[in-house]
Amino acid sequence: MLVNPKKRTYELVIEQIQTLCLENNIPPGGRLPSERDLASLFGVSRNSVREALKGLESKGFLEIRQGGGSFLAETKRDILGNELGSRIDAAEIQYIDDMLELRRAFEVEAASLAAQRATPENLLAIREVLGQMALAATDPELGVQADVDFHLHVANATQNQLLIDLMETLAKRLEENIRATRRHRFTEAERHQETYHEHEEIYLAIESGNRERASQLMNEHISRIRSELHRSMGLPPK
Amino acid sequence: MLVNPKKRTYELVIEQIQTLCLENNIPPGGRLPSERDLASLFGVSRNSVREALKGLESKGFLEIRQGGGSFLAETKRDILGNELGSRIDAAEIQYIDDMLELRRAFEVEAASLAAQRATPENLLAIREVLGQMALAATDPELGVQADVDFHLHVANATQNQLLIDLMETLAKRLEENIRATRRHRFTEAERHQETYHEHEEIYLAIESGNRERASQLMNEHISRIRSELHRSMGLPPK
DNA sequence: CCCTGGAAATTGGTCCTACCAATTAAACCA
DNA sequence: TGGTTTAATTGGTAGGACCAATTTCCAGGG
Repeated sequence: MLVNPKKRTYELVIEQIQTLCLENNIPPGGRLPSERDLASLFGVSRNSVREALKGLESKGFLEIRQGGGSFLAETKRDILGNELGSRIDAAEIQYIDDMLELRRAFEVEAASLAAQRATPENLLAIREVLGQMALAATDPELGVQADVDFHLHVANATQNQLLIDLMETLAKRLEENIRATRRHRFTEAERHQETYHEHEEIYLAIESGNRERASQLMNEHISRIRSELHRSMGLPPK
Repeated sequence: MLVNPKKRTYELVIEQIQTLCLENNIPPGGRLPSERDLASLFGVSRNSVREALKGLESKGFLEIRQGGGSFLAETKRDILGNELGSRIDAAEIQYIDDMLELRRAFEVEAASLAAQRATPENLLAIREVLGQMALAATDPELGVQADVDFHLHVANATQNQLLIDLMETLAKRLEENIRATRRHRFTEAERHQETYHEHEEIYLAIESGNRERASQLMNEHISRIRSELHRSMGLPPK
């Protein structure tokens, strides 16, 4: 079994709480079991449960009231990381589109900031990912991972801890989004080369410290993904 | 424990840790006393110390290594140059600054999308908030709430559920951020009028469906807050 | 003298139990 | 029936114990 021995208990508890919320279909504003119940349920100490709840609270996923209990945030149930979003039906297109808008919002700014502040280590990390991306022409899943890593490393290069944290929080959704859009992009083979080139251009802009070009290229990158998605779905471009 | 019953213990511990870092002049990357020492030093349980350290870690102020200890974060960028600012104060400013960058990222895009899609209901809600903002000249806290609500309603007007959820998730941090920046902005009275005018202009751009002007005004709004923050802190504008 | 390997001390991670404080639900009386 | 009091529930804090990772230090060998 492939386990990460470095994972802390409270991190495992966070995942179990997320699963619990989904399986029991706890609505926004709904109350979670008490800390003592969660502890005995998961077979961990109340300490670890409290650390997990504290972490979830700090991310705005739930609210803890002394004497009252822990309550899911009003609109946040969906963002608690559900895995079942891999299926793509017509209803999910809107979701993919929303995610692309969200990505445009902070990835464009991230590219700009990265061009300002990327360290040699940041640039090296991005270059390595580009290498993996080039090698991933035959392996779609490898390409998705490299794509995700590229955008995560760009976020890292901003040196903005909040933005980095947010990006990691959204990493699963980002991966999901990239996988979904790639399914539509890569019907033809040469799309691979184009996509690689887009990422390479963004990297070069960041490396040269040209923040305006970096943000513009990222903006066009997102726009291109979006228009291709719409075209392949027979939707009007927005 | 005999203390202020309003604040949680771990919050008090956070302040005491900050004070400790100042008095002992702990450098970036420097190590803090062990959890046990801090607990006995402050007269609290190790639990509370751990909660405090955990909170500081989540904000990026320090790093916790099992078996190693707790280490102050390395300053990622040159905020130094001002000897009056303490290390922790610098970290707080960094946090405020990071939040402003994050806000620029998706509030600018949100303003643009809002200009495209705002419904009459959305516009009405924003107008009402503007009214509250105008009345809040004498009540700082009321002004903060109205300011927060303004930006939340702009996000609502995007019709992008992911963006709306994200904004609500970040609402607490947004409120903290606005409160912190207003502390520096509103040393003079006429700042109130200017701030109101900025928000009003953004609203008018959204109402008229001018997405470019809306995003540009929002961008300038954030830039102005940021430059004023830096000026009041004696930092170089970026 | 260095350095290398491993034992011992240090330190964060987790668990347990107990009690305090705030909230909620139930019981009670008018 | 309605409001108040009481009890049960739940989160907050304390303190002790042990585990796991890291660091420190020292003896032994080069």
